[in-house]
Amino acid sequence: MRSKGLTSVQLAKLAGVSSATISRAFTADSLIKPETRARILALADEHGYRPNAMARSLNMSQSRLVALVVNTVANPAEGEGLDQLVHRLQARERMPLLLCCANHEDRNQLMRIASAYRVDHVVLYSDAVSIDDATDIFRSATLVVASSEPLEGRAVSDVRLDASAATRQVVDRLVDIGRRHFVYLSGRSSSHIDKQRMSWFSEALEAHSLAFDIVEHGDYSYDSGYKEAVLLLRRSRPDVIVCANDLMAIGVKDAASLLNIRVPEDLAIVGHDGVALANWEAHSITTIMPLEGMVSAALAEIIDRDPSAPAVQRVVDCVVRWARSTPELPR
Amino acid sequence: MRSKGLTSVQLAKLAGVSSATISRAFTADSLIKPETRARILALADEHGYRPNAMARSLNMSQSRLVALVVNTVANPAEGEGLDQLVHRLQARERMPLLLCCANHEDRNQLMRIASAYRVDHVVLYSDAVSIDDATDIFRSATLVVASSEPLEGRAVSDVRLDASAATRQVVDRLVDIGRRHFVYLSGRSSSHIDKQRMSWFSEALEAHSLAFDIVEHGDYSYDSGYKEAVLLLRRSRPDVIVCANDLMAIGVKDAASLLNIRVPEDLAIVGHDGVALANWEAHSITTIMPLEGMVSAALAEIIDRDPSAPAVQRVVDCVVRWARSTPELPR
DNA sequence: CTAGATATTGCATACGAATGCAAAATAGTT
DNA sequence: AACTATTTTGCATTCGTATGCAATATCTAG
Repeated sequence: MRSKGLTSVQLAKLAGVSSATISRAFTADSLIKPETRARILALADEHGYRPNAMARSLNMSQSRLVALVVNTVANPAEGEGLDQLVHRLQARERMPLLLCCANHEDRNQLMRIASAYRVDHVVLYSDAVSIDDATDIFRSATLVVASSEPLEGRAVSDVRLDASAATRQVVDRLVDIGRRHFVYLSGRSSSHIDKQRMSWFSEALEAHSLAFDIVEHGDYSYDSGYKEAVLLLRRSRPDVIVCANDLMAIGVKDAASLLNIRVPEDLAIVGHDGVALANWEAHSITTIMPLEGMVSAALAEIIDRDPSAPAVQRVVDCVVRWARSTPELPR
Repeated sequence: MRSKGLTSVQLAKLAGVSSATISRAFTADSLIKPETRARILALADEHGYRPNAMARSLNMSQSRLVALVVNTVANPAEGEGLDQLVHRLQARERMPLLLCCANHEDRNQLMRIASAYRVDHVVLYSDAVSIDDATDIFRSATLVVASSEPLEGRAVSDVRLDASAATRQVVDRLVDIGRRHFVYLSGRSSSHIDKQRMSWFSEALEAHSLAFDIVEHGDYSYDSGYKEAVLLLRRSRPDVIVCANDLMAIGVKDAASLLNIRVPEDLAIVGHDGVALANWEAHSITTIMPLEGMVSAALAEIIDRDPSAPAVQRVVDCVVRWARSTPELPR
């Protein structure tokens, strides 16, 4: 029959009460007789009634919508993190609006459309969007930044990765076992997180009075890792390649295998992000990553806070997930 | 300063017109003097005004929201398809609401929350949710099904895969070159798509008076493919393993390599879905898949139709993406 | 310059739910 | 029973935009 959705007034009529009472039945800690509420909720359930979130949002200026701004969900690095976050939001009865920026010529236009829905929060999970643009467009929403663009005093809540210790740990071990020729393969050198990762590595190298031999540029894709590595390994022989993400690291490993370069004996490979597939048998890439779910936990927690509370900045430390793309410690 | 978002009335005051005129400036083909519209749009842009989508939706009973019901976005099989679809929706100024069901104990509850936002369309991209439940919960929305649950006369728009021809093509070639011992590795045997895939394969085998030697059960994950294959290959020697998805196929390939079974010489492996990583150098899995983007194109097209138009059913034929996990044709 | 046709605009109301305030119902007290 | 204290409910308004209808402005032609 597809009844086009009851309204509170119609349900009120059925229940023999006023629409105000219906509303109160659906509002926690409101002044309503428990039996009345029970009766209404039962009736609502029977008729499939749910308060119209549009009307409710309009009235309360609170939508319970969260805009998730990501590059793409096709990529496991974003997908895995996003999935965690979505689950956490859903558990709190928040609805995620998904904005995929990657193949969209005008990201700001996309954000403008989303802002019309008066989202309560915006999670910037992408380096491809500027914090200032987002702040400007989502004026009335609370911005939570999980990209790596420097905050520079902006009063914005944010979750930031710190991989300096983890990176040092990796470099120390590799230098210990005699590696000296490091290459860094960047994803998009304009990206903040990429810059950070590179600079953490150079700092770690500097502690040993070393530096990168070479820096190559990929585009975060498996194919680019593969291609760049083939070119590079045909003309030189680094003993470590550090990649801006795991996908490129996997590409590098496959290229090495094509060229009969042994991993990790001749070449150690290190990735970033800790995507599940980096840990698959066939890949087994050592990677630098936040502890499982830490970022999304922090984000969800921030979103749960009182929106009027001052912005908070969290730092999530990265850990190393050792795998077979780097040599074991000699005993 | 974070002006909390202008309203049409406030902007009207600034522009020296009534709020009705503001509204008309933002409505295509409405009766308004072009210069007035231009003036208002400029002013709106200057002040960052956008019509409140909540109010608009409430008034028009049309939200331009589309609920995307998926299992998870962590998995490339879903992520890649979803990404395509999201881009197509965004290009049409539709906003996707993301519902991830996988780790959510009560999927229906999730859908109920989403339905409160009066989404215009629901795309069921997941086998984990029943069509009837979804129809029941999203009463006033148009359901578009991309799962494989049988429609059985339900008046619902739907995009359905047909892999029978592609599957026959694969089986014919493998039988031609002498393969006789086929194993099917299912993901979740209760899933409709899994059943279909298996039955397409048995039909293709029957044409040669063959049948599956064995059916094993995984859970769609790389690890389950790996584990099941190790167990299986230690006790028997099939020459073809067909997997319900690519991830398990990759796991199977890695297991084979662990056990020194040559792929494709001793064992051919076939996957399903056509995820990008199945085509990576290290994996190179032959896979049965819809033509790139076909499913999301069909979905987007359906969503674009007049909602009062009768439901349509589309069939998307699958193709084979040959790779190195199956032998070349002998010349 | 004016009547009539047409192009623009404003007014008033509707969409569905939340909530302050007042009215009604109930409980508690003497 | 009468009256107060308290709980529960209803009334009326509000949120911001869209739109039918009426009012006004602009244009055309005579």
